[in-house]
Amino acid sequence: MKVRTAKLYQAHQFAEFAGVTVRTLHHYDRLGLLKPQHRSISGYRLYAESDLVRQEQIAVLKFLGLSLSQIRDLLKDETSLREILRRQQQVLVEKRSRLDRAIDAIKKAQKSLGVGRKPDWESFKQILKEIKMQNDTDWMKRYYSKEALAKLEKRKALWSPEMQQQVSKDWAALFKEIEASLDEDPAGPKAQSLAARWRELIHRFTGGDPEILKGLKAKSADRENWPADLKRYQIRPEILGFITKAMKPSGGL
Amino acid sequence: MKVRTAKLYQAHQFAEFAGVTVRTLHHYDRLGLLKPQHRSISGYRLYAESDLVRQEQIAVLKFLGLSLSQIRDLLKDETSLREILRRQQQVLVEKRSRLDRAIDAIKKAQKSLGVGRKPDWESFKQILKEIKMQNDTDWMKRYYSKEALAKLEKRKALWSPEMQQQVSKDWAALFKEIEASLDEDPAGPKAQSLAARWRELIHRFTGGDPEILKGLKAKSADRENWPADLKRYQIRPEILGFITKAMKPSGGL
DNA sequence: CTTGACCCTGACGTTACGTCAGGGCTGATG
DNA sequence: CATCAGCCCTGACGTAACGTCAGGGTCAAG
Repeated sequence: MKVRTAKLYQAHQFAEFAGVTVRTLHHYDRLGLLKPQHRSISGYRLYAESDLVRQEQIAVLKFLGLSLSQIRDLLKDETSLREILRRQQQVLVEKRSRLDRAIDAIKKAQKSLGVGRKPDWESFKQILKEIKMQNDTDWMKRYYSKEALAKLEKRKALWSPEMQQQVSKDWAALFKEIEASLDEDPAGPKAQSLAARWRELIHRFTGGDPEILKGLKAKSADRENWPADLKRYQIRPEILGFITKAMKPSGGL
Repeated sequence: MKVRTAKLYQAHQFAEFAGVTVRTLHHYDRLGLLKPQHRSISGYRLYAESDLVRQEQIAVLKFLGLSLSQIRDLLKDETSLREILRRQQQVLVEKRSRLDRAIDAIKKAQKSLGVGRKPDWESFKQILKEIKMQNDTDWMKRYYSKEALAKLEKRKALWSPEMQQQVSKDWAALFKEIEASLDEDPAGPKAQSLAARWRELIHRFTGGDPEILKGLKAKSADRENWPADLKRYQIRPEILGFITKAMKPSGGL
């Protein structure tokens, strides 16, 4: 008869075992992440051993840097664990390399501060620039081949600020027009003309080089994994979908 | 006559140069971190070159992981830069080592997942335990000597869960009593009795070992730099102040 | 005069809880 | 039995650094 009367713990006891605060338990409860097995008549949360197991799983995943919503989804369906781990590892590795660079930057800044007395912002800026550059390059390497990178460097030298400005204006204009044409037939003449302009702009970037184009495609396809500071350049999904359809025949972006 | 009419930029232009969004400029403006040199009659923000310099300084410090409020303070008084850099470096190094451990944990988890099919939470927990342990140990090393750590290990083995529970209860009770006696004379009999109990509890932890006591003192003194998950054990400053005074004669905590 | 492309402020959303505030339940004690 | 300590509850606001509307001006061009 004692079988059904497994031990139950009040919030603060459970919290102590679990190494969290009572408030955290409230939080998880509200999120539906960890609901206590029982409630007393007066509404007290009563936790069982099984809750402790769950709590420990949560703790593990939190340690790995997953968000509570990710954890919730994951615990609903554990089959995705493998995939999630892979992705999370990538995320963490990137975070770490950002930290590495920041630490590196501080070291250099300290050195440049060691001799002079006043902070030399100009040189700090320079340090940052280099380190960020390295950052960008590292990241670009994921998509562009070595030759493509070299070619890009050369082309970059040819781009004046005015041209850059012009290009970004052209893109903006194109986006706007596409946006206004979203309900048209992607195979129709309007869409085709837009697609042509799109290709033209792409061509201006690649210089018609197939290596660079390949890298650009790889990079675009992996849009969701772009670093935070480039997220601002995301293209709205509707637009992307439309232009993709419109360019189908010739094999899109 | 052209001297005073330096170029002014509207929000979006400035934002583009600076590599931030307009909203970010709003934000910085409100925080008083970067107020544009001018406003047009109609209230438009107008940024000057000097604002760009400032913005770049902000960007550098942000890259180093400083918070906006830290940045604000720092830019007010640059003399503290050196110190801040040192501290920030520590912070980053610790963050990195946490990341290292998490990455390590994922790798191990993946391995243990590689053979079996279902996630083996039990072994994950084990992995975490080890890695956290390593964490704690790393961190403790800052304060405790090698010998002290060894002795602590031995003493730990003697602590039953019941004793732990008892100890934490005793501390809680003591805190509460001190709290209620905060307005008494730290040299008076009540305070002295409290101080005696305090010493007794400390003694129960150190086992009277001076090595361990030394480490404990070092650790307590550095309270502000404790890792996040132990912050819950912070002692309220009033209590700390009171007991410190009360124990003056015999040399504090 | 009407657009289109800017601008402004204000307010809510995000993440994982911490920190009250206001009010109930429970066991021990006088 | 009243009281008090020590729990418990829900609800609401605060945190960091902006993103994202919403509602409403401004300005130059056509």
